[in-house]
Amino acid sequence: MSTIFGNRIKILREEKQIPQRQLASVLQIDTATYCKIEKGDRRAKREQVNILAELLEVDPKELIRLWSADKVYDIIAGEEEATQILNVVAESIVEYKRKTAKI
Amino acid sequence: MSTIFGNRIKILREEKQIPQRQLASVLQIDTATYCKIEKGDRRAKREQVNILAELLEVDPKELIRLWSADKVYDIIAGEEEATQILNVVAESIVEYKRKTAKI
DNA sequence: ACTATATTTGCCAAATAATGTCAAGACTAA
DNA sequence: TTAGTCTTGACATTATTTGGCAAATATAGT
Repeated sequence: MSTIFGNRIKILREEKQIPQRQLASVLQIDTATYCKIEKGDRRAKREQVNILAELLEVDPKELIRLWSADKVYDIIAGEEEATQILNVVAESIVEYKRKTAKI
Repeated sequence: MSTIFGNRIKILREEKQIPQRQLASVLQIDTATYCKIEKGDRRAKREQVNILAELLEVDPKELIRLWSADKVYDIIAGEEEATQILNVVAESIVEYKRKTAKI
């Protein structure tokens, strides 16, 4: 699994010198589970991302962005045309915005 | 759910004037299930996409691209920063390619 | 309107994937 | 070594996804 998110929170946590145990406690999960989140073996739940952002004192948007990126990356990583897939999605988003903007 | 893929195969199917029943039969699924795939209520399995490409006589890469795009779209559609998320992923892909190219 | 065919929808069961815990092992630092 | 932290694997639990059946709703053709 992709570790864009895990790597980031690990760095933030180490900068603040907080043990995994402590973050896991606030998230109400086992340290093993927290460890796996950093390692990319388990995915944090969306709400957990917000809690982590608060604990690590960073913009929750940043972490949500990285957390989402992991999910997207895992989907397309195995495909030949990964970049083109992103283009299709980007176009769909533009299309969607164009339509809703008319309202 | 997103319907980028479903809309495309529906158009291709109608162009060829094939009933859902017939494609469903080859895919060995219920017509109801096939219907849901076109409507975006169910996701086709990867292998089914290849079979559909053959039946509809299009490049399987095209369909895989759209099918993957649906999955990605569903992940980021709800997020504010959808476009930025794609950028993070795109960078990761570039990064990955850069590393592997050195080998 | 009647019939036949095609498509769609809702609900349930089965299959699959994800999330979490426990227990044990590995790594550091004192 | 000891204490604390981190990591891993096997397993249980839970959530999500997928497929079928039956019924409802189009869509044509007569």
